[in-house]
Amino acid sequence: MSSAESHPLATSSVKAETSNPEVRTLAERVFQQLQDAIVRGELAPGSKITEPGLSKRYGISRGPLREAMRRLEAHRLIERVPHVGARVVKLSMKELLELFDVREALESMAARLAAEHMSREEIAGLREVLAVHESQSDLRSGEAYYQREGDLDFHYRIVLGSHNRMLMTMLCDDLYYLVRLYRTQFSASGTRPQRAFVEHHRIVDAIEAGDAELAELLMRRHVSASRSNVVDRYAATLEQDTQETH
Amino acid sequence: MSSAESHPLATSSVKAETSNPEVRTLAERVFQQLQDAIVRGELAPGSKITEPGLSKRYGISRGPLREAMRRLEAHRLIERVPHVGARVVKLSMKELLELFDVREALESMAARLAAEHMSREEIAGLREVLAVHESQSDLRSGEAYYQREGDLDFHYRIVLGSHNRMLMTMLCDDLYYLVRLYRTQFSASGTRPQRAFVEHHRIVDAIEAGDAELAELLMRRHVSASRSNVVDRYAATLEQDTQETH
DNA sequence: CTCATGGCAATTGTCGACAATTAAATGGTG
DNA sequence: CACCATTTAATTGTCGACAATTGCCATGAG
Repeated sequence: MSSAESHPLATSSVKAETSNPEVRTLAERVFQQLQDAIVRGELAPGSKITEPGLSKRYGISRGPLREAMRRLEAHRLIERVPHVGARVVKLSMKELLELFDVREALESMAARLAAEHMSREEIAGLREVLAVHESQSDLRSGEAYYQREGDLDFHYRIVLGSHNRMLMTMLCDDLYYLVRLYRTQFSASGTRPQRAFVEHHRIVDAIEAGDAELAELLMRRHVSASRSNVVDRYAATLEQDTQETH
Repeated sequence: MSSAESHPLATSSVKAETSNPEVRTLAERVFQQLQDAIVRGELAPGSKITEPGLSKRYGISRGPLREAMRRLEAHRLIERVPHVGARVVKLSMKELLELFDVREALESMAARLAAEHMSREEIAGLREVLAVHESQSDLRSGEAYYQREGDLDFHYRIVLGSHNRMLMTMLCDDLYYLVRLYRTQFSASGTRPQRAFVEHHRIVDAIEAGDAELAELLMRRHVSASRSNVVDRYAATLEQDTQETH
């Protein structure tokens, strides 16, 4: 379950996987479909989802559907109340900041372990991701979508480089979907790209040098800076709102 | 879901909750029962569990049972293979060390946040736990069970003190059950108690002083030392085994 | 007009039965 | 005797129906 090579996000290949024959069970398929629909924003955050509705929409019975929903609940993508119903999670600012704190803790650890365990090939692949990342940024500095997916791909590979399966599951299978959900929910277009590029490069340098402590520190700062950026933008939004109400 | 006040471990009250009327749904009940059975070792690690078997044993149909199993899978307490079956998770040494790395990352963050956010009452409660912890240690320094539960209770309260719900869920709802499972699986009797006591006190001191950085550092060392201790004991076990085979 | 109460519709929880897949048992063959 | 194919039993996956609980809405009393 949730093995390293089954991650659908690898190398920015994010698709629906609607009828992948490799996925054998109905519950598994509908789980992935729902996960994708939520992350893409097709199912609005906070909206209520009913079992008969989804059952009809996806053409399956409620049995496998409920299992899929239980998995979504465990991944924190929906919230359920017994005998009442389920609704798509809606990240508040508080929860978003909590998410950043957890990311800071886990990803800095991942960077440390990556510096200790990553192979030459993995590091080469990481540099390649950075190169693609930059070229895309040159071409379409305004288009944030690919950029952001590329950013997540970078973080993704470092987590894989930690060679810690538990870390991989927590970050790649759980948190990164929440991160993507946040990006659609807050329509957070990619910002501070140049600075992020530089930080990414520094982190790879540290990993390549095998400097675990430095890699950890840099990743910690990188995530922390990203968090600060979100806070600033949010504060600016609030200020703008108060001006509009005048 | 999984709110802070619903945690069954609070203040060392670890019981079965077999027929708690507050838990309304069958799936919920059997989930908790199974979780408890696995953590206590009643369901042996690595043993296969079949749906008809459990269905008969707990007197429920396979519907809710499967949902409970899906939740157990998400909590990493069982491993499932489609069309094949499920078995209780069996922690290898590698996975145990992975668990420690994740704990180090998350709990050090928790300590940092606890130093920033814990209230006076929470800190007082924390000191109380330490006092109980020590008195028990005086009385029965050999009996490791209560001691260990007390240790987990200490860590538990610090996580709650972080006031970060995501952290709480990850640590208290997921990882700590794995920690308890490991303790039964490896029959890890409490070790290095004195040193742990001192470390616990230092951490509380840092939290009370509001020194977030120090609290984080101390917690990180504390978990790291615990990890090293496990590694040493494991190495000793291996050495002993090789001697026995001569 | 407001609020309480009772019934009603819809949704969730649970169950037993059937279909599909897997792993083991059995028997045949080189 | 070993090896492979086929059958067979058991388990998992899926479905539709029934029971239980919830929230809504209408009706009526104050």
